[in-house]
Amino acid sequence: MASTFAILAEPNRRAILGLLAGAERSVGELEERLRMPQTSVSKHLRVLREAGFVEARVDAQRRLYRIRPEPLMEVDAWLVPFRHFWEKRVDALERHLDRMAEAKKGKKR
Amino acid sequence: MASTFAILAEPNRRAILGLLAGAERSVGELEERLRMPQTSVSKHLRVLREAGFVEARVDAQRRLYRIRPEPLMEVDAWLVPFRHFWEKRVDALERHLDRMAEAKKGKKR
DNA sequence: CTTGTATATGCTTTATTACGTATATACCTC
DNA sequence: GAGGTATATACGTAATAAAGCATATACAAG
Repeated sequence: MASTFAILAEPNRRAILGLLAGAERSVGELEERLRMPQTSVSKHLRVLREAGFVEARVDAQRRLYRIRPEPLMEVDAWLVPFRHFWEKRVDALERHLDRMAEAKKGKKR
Repeated sequence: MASTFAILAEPNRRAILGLLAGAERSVGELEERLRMPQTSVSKHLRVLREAGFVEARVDAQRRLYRIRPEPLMEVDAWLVPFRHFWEKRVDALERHLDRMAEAKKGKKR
């Protein structure tokens, strides 16, 4: 039942996700870049996989892991009620971008 | 040395922050709304306070707690490298704006 | 200054979890 | 199929942290 946040509490797991943010990577690559034992990497990947943060695809003996965004989107959504504490003028920018997107739709017809 | 995420891993603490997102509240109010023992609320508040998530102001015997945004901003910042996984809309808009800028340059010549 | 109210802290127990070590599985090459 | 490479799992141990209960501090009201 470990929550999204409990899973992100582990620094090595965040490091793994950080590496996967840029590109799909094999267990061996993660092991090497993070300088941590392979069993440890595999165990963290299992936790991340079971919680939906990553998925693997098989390439011969290797497993190539990549990000699944859903749980991170949850975190993003959880932050919503707090954003007004720091996003004063970004709101204005977003409204501006939304207006432009609308204008684009209008012109297309 | 508990990280920002480790602190958010505790569900009761997230609940406290959720309540404080809307308004400043006393310990008693939190205790009542969350239906948890006062000592528990106080202990979680201590953790949140020491990590900079909240601050208290004194009102007679009561302490009124409120959000401090900094640690949550960190979380928001941590998400940045992952946002492109789900924020297609903004990406598409940006590409569109780039194309329009290019087209304009072309026409000018 | 005594009593009640509001909040904080200390101690003990229990549960969770990360890590190391050893081992298992799977696939590839010869 | 033997040996090597890549990854996963099982088990034991140690560290961490949440919860319960008791108690302490601080202010207020009479």
